[in-house]
Amino acid sequence: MLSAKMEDYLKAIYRLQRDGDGPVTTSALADALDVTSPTASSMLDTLEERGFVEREKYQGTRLTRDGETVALEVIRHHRLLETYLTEQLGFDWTEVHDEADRLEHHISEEFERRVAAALDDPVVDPHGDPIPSETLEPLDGTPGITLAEQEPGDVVVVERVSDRDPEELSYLSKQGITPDQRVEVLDVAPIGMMTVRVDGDEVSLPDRVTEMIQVITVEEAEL
Amino acid sequence: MLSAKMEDYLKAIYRLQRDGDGPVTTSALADALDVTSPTASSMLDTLEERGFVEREKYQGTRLTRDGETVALEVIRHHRLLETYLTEQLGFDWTEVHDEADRLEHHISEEFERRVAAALDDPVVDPHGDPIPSETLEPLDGTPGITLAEQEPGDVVVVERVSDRDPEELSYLSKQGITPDQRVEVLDVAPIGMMTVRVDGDEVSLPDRVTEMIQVITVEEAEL
DNA sequence: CCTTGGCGTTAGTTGACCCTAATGCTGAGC
DNA sequence: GCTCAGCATTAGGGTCAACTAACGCCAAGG
Repeated sequence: MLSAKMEDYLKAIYRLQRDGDGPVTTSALADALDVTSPTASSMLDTLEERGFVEREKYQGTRLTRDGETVALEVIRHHRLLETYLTEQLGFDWTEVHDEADRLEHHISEEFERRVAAALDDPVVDPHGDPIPSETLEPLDGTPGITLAEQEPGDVVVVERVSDRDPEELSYLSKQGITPDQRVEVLDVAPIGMMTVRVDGDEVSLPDRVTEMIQVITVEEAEL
Repeated sequence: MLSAKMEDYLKAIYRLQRDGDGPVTTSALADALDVTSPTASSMLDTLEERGFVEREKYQGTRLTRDGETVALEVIRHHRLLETYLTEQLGFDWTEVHDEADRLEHHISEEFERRVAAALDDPVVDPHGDPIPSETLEPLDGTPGITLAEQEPGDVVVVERVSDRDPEELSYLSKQGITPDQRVEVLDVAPIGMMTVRVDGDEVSLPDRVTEMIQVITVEEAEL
């Protein structure tokens, strides 16, 4: 009734809507899914017909409530799978993304329930991303504070690490930057680079990366 | 590179080749996959081009070695998944077939290895069907002895129960007819019906069903 | 206010997988 | 050895999800 491709489109629209603000442009969506704009445009026609998105010509696309529910269902599958693969099958949490991306479209409700039960109904996945509830309530959309916004002297705890780029994810993991890790900001260079102390070691990170790390402040620097 | 559909065709050809003997007819394949003969015929053209099957016009189709290897890979995935779902996720072994049928096409080699390891490299699935090895050696093709061939007084142990029809499977499971179960043949009626004792209870089964149950003889009736 | 570059959409094509209708082969019985 | 039923194949067409090429909208700068 709803193809794997359509689910991918709805999931991508959901993410883009959260990240940027306002309606999602066709080209941004096409980029995210690695298809051409006409392809995305025509799929959006179909999704609109079926009531999953609303569009205004030349202005952009927004999910309807139904579309959001489908996206949340797929994201729930994805994050439960990532958690399961990591915790029960011994995968490294930096490599589960692709596997989950394929399987998320093919598991039954029964499978979802049993996996959730085996994990004791987790509320976050191994990256620190929240797992939508079984009832698919909308997730809190507030953006959260990133490491990029911190000043020297601030001490924070890592809450989430974005799972967009597996390369970066793996690198950060090797540097010890994982959910629940304590991080102290040492220096912020004017060239878009930050130096932090993690687990005794000093690590330098570019803005592109620190923006992907969501944190909770533990101590503010004294002014 | 090889679509889920193509894998389904190769798996079905493999089964039909094992069950019947000689090359597989287009209509038998079409029946098994619930498509029309022309659809099957044209897919067979494609599979022949790619070297997975050999055909002789109007005579039938046989798997090549490559085709057999693909079929065994898919069957390995299927049976590992059935075993895993049953043993680690608490599914009933009568209901895992459909889930495995979808997931078998979408798991990675890494996933396959980890599932096999988690199960301690099993050699049979919960139905008693053999699981192809990681190296995908051809399986022993000898048909095995079925419950249908037994005489009153024979005592056997159930080795495999075919997983074709989930309804029958569930019924048999409820009657206690599962792998490793001891079964005593009480009576064979001329109307294609057999009565057996299982776990103290008497159960009557039609030929259609007893032919699906493979057994190992424990005691022969005295003549 | 008009042009132009960038983005969005429309039109037309392709490949995978399905269908129905029409045609071709083959073997069993007369 | 011919006919005909039954199965296989060919022909033609539909849908889905992708593409390229062509065209339409719109806002920013001259």
